[in-house]
Amino acid sequence: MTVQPDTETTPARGKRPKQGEPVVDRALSLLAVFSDRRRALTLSEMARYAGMPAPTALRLIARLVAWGALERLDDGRYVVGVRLWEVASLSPRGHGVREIALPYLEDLFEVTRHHVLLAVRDNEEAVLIERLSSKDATEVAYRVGGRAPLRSTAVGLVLLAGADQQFQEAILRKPPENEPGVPDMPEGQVRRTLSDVRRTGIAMIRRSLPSRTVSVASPVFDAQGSVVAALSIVVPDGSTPPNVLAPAVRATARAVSRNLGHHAEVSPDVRTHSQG
Amino acid sequence: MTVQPDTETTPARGKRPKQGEPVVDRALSLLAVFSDRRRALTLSEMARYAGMPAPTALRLIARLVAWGALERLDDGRYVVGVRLWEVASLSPRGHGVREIALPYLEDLFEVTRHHVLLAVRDNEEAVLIERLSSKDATEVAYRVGGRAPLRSTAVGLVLLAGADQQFQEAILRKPPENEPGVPDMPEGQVRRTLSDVRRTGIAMIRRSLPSRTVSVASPVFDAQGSVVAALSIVVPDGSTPPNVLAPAVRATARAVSRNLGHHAEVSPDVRTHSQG
DNA sequence: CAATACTATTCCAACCAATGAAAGTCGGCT
DNA sequence: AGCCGACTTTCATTGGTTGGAATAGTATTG
Repeated sequence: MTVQPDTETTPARGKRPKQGEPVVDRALSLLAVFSDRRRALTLSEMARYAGMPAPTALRLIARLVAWGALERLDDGRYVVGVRLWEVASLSPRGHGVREIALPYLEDLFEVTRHHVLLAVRDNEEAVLIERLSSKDATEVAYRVGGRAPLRSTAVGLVLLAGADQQFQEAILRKPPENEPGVPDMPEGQVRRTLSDVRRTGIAMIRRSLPSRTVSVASPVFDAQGSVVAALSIVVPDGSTPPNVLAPAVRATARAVSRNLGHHAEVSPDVRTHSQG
Repeated sequence: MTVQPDTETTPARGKRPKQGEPVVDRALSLLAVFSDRRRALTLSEMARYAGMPAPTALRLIARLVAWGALERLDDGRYVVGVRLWEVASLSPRGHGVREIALPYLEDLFEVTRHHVLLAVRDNEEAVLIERLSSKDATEVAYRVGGRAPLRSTAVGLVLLAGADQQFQEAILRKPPENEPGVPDMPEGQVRRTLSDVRRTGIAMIRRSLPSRTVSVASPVFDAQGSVVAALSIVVPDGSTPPNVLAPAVRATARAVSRNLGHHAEVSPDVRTHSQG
């Protein structure tokens, strides 16, 4: 044997090749490995996806489980825990708006019996906060907790139109992402559309791909007059005409806004008259 | 001057009195400071409630904000972020059951126009996963994301009745907590009630305090036959008689169970016959 | 307007919690 | 029995973490 027996002492313990990421970030990255498709994961899967050695993952996961951010199933796999959900339910832009909006969404849903959506903007995407759907009714669209592009969805356009100018420009500068099923608009048309949305309080999008549908969305304002959410209805193309839906959607959105403390002006583009 | 000038060197930097809590735990404790009443907090508030020095809190909060677990408002305060809500929406026992149950809850709500609740058990309490309420209708009860006691609520009794024997005993051994507005039952009566709940699939509770209401709850089973949630309806006392509500609640709960892959047996307490 | 009180942020040297290779354990499969 | 994969425990090393102190910013008060 060419192996050196050396001594009884452990050869090379604690020899970290090198690292350098805050522990908190690592812990959070362990939460981030979960997704719509990955709702229950084993230790080794989590370690692999999060890019860290199993022992490290185990140690961090143990803390997360102890707190309730994760739960362990009988088969040893981990899932997101109720405790995390509980804290998350305090998110003003998550459950916050939802809580206030829900009764109004229900009314709209009950009358129309079509998908009713509520979304907020997170960075460059829309996040679906709520979706009411009759169990029998129409096709699927987006999942609650899921994300949707800003430029090619009705809620996205409403949120984009309500964002600050600087952000809008940044988005518009980016090349379109060619969302399948939605005709992508050239930049100029997007600008005109956003302007229309601001003026009319309504965005409309036709998509063909998951199925032929029409979405009509309207902005929800907070007390400061900022657009905090977008409310929309999704109907099969050809069922109810959009111009019939628009007033209902707009009225519902305004009702929610009012409950958020927003005092609607006569119309945003009429204010300039008062300057004369 | 009795003060020792000593040298120019910094006197006593980095002199930690001592500590010893995992960083992850500290970060999580910063999430835990949020509550129904505290949805937006300043740095110093968070540091105070979490019991740590401001610089430490700031450093950890910075990581949480970077990831999206927290968001910073214009006024400098922090709130729970949408990203956290997004991950939490993957919680099987949180949004998971909710997603499946919602259409059925809506049906029940639409027919009755009374509060419809969905709850799961987390440790020794019930956590409210969903609540449908008409905006005009009745008084408030519990908040979505909030907690309710097991022994003195209808959903709680259902969840307790469906828990494993060992856990039930542990709860029963504890002295009752004297929930105001609910007549507290002696241990024997609780046992009988739990037995009844298992047999009939219905729990019923009258409370007087937030207002005079009757709650009727029924268990939701998963594919393995475990009770994973409780579904209930809350009506003003004296409106609809409970025995009229029970079938509707039970039917809704069974519909949800079926969608979770549960194959209902004829009746749990009849199975013994097949042994003959 | 200075003084006071508070919160937020930056700095940094000491140090302890975090680290991960290695080894041990468990369970399944051949 | 032997192999393989996932999970868990151990432990010497060390770099990320720590919090007092200093600084900057903000609101309140005399």
